[in-house]
Amino acid sequence: MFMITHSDTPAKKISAHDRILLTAHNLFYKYGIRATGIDLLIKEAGVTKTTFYRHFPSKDTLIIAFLEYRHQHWITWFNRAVDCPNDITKALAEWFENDDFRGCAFINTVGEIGITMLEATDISIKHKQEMTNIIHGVLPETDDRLAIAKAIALSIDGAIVQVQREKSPEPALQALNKIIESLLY
Amino acid sequence: MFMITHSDTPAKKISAHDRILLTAHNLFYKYGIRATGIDLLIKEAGVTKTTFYRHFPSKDTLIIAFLEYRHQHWITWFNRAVDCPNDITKALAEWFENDDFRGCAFINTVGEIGITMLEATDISIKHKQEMTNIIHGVLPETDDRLAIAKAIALSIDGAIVQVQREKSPEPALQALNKIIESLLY
DNA sequence: CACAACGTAGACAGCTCTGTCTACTTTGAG
DNA sequence: CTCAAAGTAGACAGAGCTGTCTACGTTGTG
Repeated sequence: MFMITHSDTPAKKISAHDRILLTAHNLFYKYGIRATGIDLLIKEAGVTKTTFYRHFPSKDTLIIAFLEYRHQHWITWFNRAVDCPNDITKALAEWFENDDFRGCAFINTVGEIGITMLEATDISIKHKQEMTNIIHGVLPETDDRLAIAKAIALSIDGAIVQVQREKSPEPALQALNKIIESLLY
Repeated sequence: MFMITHSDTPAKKISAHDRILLTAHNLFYKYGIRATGIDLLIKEAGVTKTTFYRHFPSKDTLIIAFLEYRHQHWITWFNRAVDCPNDITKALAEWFENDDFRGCAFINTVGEIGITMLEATDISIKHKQEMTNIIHGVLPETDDRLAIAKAIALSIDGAIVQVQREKSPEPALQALNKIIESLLY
């Protein structure tokens, strides 16, 4: 299950730092980075500007923290969800059907600010590399195992952006399944 | 060859309308839509604000015009470049190697403003549909011809975003080739 | 020639953006 | 208890954003 539920009645236990990070995650992921202003962000997180800038000296710092957090969260989930090749589309189907699904945070971020914030691109490359590693780990041990893992990873990116456009996950999942089966058998 | 060369010494023949549109295309595609302000745009296009708003009553109008223009331009190029399945990666290789390559304008736009500007998503869906049609038209007439076309289209999206991240086109092209060959043979 | 369309030039309004600053309060650990 | 860290509250600066407005000049076509 793929949820980040900083509920709107935030448990007091959550520190200001974490409330900022979770709120940033939700807003950046949903609306984009440039579209999310600091004023809205702190209002939603329930902190003041002083507190915000104490924890994150600039918006860029927060963007990096957002990406690192998302990376860790997503990879942990994917790693747990995938144990064999068949799990790949199953796991993705679960993700795609989530109401909050808005594509891949890394693809979106590279598209939005990749040219002005090179570090964002670096994190995205790392993220996809780790995703590829996980896929590689569950493939049968053939000669072209690595090439197949890379091809599947590439197709997953394609499926993600297609579902993001068209909302309905089924066509993309069918196409992805066809590709994976063609590659494996 | 995939170039849009509104040169910096714009031939006087080009109308203000077209200079605005070409400049918008270059800036939107390179830096993103929200990152591109009207003041910079009109300066680069060499027109005044009055002229700009006479031709495009709002920035949103210009965004739509940009997407329609890009769509027409890209599809025309792709249609001419692709005559058989082998042409697909050849054509894409040519595009990816272009210095101005910054991914797919439609993927980027959906990621950036898809949730706030539904018309942008509509145009993007139409764009990918037409790309899929072209692919479909050059495939051998098998039973699963349409499914293969859709799978290739999905993989192309994956290749585009990968090259956008990693700059070097070769790995994505290799993966794409492997997928296409697995699907066809 | 007349007139509409197209163009230049630039001030301005109203808003939002990131980031800084002052002044005061709460809280937790040594 | 003490003191530093973390918090509240909100004004403010300086910039950029989209879009409007007035006033005037050019040009091509019926």
